[in-house]
Amino acid sequence: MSVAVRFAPSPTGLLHVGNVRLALVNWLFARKQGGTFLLRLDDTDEERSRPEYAVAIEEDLRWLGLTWDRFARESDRYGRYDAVAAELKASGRLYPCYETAEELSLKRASLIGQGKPPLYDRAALRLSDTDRARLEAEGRKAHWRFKLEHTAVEWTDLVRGPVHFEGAALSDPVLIREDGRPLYTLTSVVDDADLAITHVIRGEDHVANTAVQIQLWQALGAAVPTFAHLPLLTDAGGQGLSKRLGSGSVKALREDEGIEPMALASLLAKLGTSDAIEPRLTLDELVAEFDMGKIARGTPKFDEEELKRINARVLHLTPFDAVGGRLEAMGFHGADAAFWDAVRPNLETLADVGEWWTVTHAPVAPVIGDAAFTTAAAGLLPDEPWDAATWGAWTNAVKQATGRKGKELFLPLRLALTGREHGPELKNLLPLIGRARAVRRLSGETA
RNA sequence: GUCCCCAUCGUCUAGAGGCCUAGGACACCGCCCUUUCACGGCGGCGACAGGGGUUCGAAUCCCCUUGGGGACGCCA
Repeated sequence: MSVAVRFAPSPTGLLHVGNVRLALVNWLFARKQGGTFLLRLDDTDEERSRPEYAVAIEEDLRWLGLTWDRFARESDRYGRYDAVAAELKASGRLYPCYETAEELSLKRASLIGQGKPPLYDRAALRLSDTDRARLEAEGRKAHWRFKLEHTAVEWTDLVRGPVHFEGAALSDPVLIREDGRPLYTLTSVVDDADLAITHVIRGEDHVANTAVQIQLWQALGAAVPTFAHLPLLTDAGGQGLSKRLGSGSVKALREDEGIEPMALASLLAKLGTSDAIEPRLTLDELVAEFDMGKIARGTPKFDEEELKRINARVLHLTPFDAVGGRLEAMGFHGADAAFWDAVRPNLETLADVGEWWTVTHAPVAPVIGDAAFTTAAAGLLPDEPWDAATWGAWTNAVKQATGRKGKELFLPLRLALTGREHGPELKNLLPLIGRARAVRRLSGETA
């Protein structure tokens, strides 16, 4: 049986790094195993699901390069869930309940107050036919719960090892709402079964769900998949990531922070594993290095500063061929390998290219400390053509003529030539600036 | 409140009873390279949460404490 995994976000918000890490791990696992990756939109929460979030999720995944082999949308499959619910009712595993949300919440509060776990008491199971008829006559609509078997549920988790749950410690889950719509516990299992998902890789917030859902798979007569529950990420302060809104979104990292897709993928593929967190330029490398067994059980911290550092290193390693098209699209017409190789060691984000493009291709106001010195230096500039050796020859001549050396020699030249204290190596930048601009800047002109 | 998981350098982790005076990566610090900065190379600093056991011997096994994360929804 070939491996099939799925990433099943609900389009109720933007993807954050925790979500996308699960998407990545599923994708890497599928590629490593030669299996398929399904993108499934779990959009049965009609109140909170939004089409624009579905679009945003697809954009985020494409940006990362996590292409999907199959696609499904739960809201297309209501008929199928109804049919399964009917089967479950017929077999007696689904039973009608009439408590209101308020009543249930009171029951829960009361149980917790008594120091007991807030399990559903199955009161509805004791309703007689006349009780139900009376409730229906009052206008009450039933919601339906799945009757769990009070036996042990066990599975071998790819991350957590052997897991054991007592059925009696779990609440019978509501599968069908009062308005007739199916809930996650049902839809997810039906889809995983129908779409032949072999490995369910999700966050550890789902471990208890897995225990009840295994009984559902069994009740449906479907093959129970293999599970892997990954620890959830926390932020740098140790707080759960899912509680954060906005700033942690992948969209914000991409659009506002200038994060490269491979920087994010490199960090998320390695964080919480025994591998060193190092930049990788292709997903193929991450696939080759991927191993579920390397994922540790502790909750790792996601630090945006660390992401930024990796982002810089990814840029430093990126060859011109991989960015030429993007530079062109960003408006840096004519940016070539010489330019890219000169500036990339100084980039933190790709947008930083703009600063050095200005230095080499647009007017810059020079910073002149000692005009006599820079004017003298200008007079020693050799004729073009210039290459990487020009800088050395020229500064040597300036050194001979003025007696200056070290910082005294180089900093004034950098300030005059670029208008700033720091920047890429001048031996690479000088030929890009060109003689005409260099002469004028050394003379104090904005050029 | 109940249940589950986790606990090693600042961070991510290796470690499955003697191989550990605890290894690696990132960060940090220093040196080198570049006759500035950054990039790069080399080196250094730096941890077994606490307390009880078990054992000839414990980071490794057991118990307790403490700390952290998660679950307990007519959300997913």
